[in-house]
Amino acid sequence: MEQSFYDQVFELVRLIPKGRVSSYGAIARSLGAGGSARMVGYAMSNAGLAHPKVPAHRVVNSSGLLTGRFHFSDPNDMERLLAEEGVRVKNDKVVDFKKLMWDPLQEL
DNA sequence: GGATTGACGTGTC
DNA sequence: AGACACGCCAATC
Repeated sequence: MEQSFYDQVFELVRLIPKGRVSSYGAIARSLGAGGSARMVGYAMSNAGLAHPKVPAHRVVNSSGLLTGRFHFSDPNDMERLLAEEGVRVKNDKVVDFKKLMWDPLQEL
């Protein structure tokens, strides 16, 4: 079975190290999707239904804003999980996002 | 199979 | 600096 774009996104998101965050666009580019950043977020909708839990809370938009927190079981979970991993969230934004930005193309 | 959608990104006003 | 608009691209209806 050919894995859909979603599956590729799931795997890549799962590779995000703890205490680190990534952006939809970066993930999309890592998959060679380029401008399909929206698909990444779209895939995340299934992330909650994915078998192994996908750390979707580590994925934010290019601004480091927790855009998808409302899609979680509980919106507070997202920033809470991030805080647990050492990621400071201020006003729904990841602090020092640029420093915590984990780009597979760069890190790998 | 065309139309709609969507957890984005970048540019412009 | 904040708000608005358009573009991308794949999955779903």
